[in-house]
Amino acid sequence: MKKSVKKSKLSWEEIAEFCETLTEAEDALTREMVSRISDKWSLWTMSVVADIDEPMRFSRIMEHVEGISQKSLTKTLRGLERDGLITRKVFAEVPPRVEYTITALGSEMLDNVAPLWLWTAKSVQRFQACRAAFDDRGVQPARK
Amino acid sequence: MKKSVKKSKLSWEEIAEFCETLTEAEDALTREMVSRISDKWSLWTMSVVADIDEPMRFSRIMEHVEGISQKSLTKTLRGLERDGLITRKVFAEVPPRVEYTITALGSEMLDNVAPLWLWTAKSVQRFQACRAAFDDRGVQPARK
DNA sequence: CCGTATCCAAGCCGATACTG
DNA sequence: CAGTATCGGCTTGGATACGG
Repeated sequence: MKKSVKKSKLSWEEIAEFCETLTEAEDALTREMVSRISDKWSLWTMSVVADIDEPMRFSRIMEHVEGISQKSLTKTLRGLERDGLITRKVFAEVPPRVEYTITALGSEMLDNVAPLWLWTAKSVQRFQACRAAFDDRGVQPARK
Repeated sequence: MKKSVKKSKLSWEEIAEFCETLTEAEDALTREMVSRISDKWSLWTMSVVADIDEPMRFSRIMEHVEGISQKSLTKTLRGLERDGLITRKVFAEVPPRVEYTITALGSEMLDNVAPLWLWTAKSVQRFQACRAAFDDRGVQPARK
C-alpha cells in the first residue's frame, strides 16, 4: 500500500521560493484559486460540466449537482466563467438556452486536483483513527 | 513547452469511482479534509510548523503566520492536532511551554498539496487574463 | 505563555418569490 | 428556462478581556 517516495518530489520550500517571485496580487489570486477547491460547489460543478462530453444547460447541471440552489449555482457558474474555467454561451431563443462547457484551463485544474483528492480519500481511515484517538483522550475540541 | 499527457493521468471519473466505495461518513470526511487546504490558516500554519526542523512554540508560530489572531491560531492548531497532522506537547513548567511538531501524515499532506499549489501559482497570469477579459466584457449587452 | 470567553460584524447559502 | 431580489439563519473570524 505504501508507495516509494519519488526523488522528484516537490518540497514545500520550493513552492515558497517560487511564490516569492510573485507579486502580492498574484500571490493573493493564487490563494483565491486554491480556495475554489474546497468551495462547497465549485469543484463539483466543474466535474459535472467536464464529465459530460457536450455543452450542458443550466437545468441539467442543477440536476447533477444535487442539493445546490438556483442562486448558488448561478453564482458558482459566474465565478468559474470569470476565472476562465468554464465558458457560458447564451442562445437568443425562447425559451432561453444557456450552455456551459469546461475550458482547457478548467480541465487542467481538475487534473491537478485529482491526485490530491485521491490521496485524501485513500487516507481517510487514517484521519478517522486520529480523530477517534484524539477524542478518546478526552481533549476538549477548540471552541468557536 | 506543453508536456505530453501521460496515459496514467488520473481522470476525475476514476476518483468518483473510488469515492463510491467509501461510506457516507468517509466521503464527508474526505471533503472536510480537502477543505483544510483552502482554510484560511491551516495550510499556512502547517507549512510553518513543517519548515522549521524542530518543535515550535505557540508564540513562535504566531510570529510566522502573520495576521492570525490568538483565537484562530488556537482553533487551527487544535483541528490539525485532532486530525493527526501535527502533535502538541505540553510541558508542565512556569511559564507554560507548548511545542508543536508536524507529523508524518501532515508532511504527506503537504507533499500532496504542493504540486497543485505550484501549478496554481504558475497559472496565475492566465487566471488574471481571464478575469480581465471577463470584466472588460462588462455587463452582457443584449445584442452583439 | 498559552490559552478561554464573549461580543460582534461580515459573508455564505437555502428558501421563496418574482421576471424576461 | 434561466436567472434576479430579498430575507434570515448559520458560520467564520477579529477584537477584547480575562484565567491558569
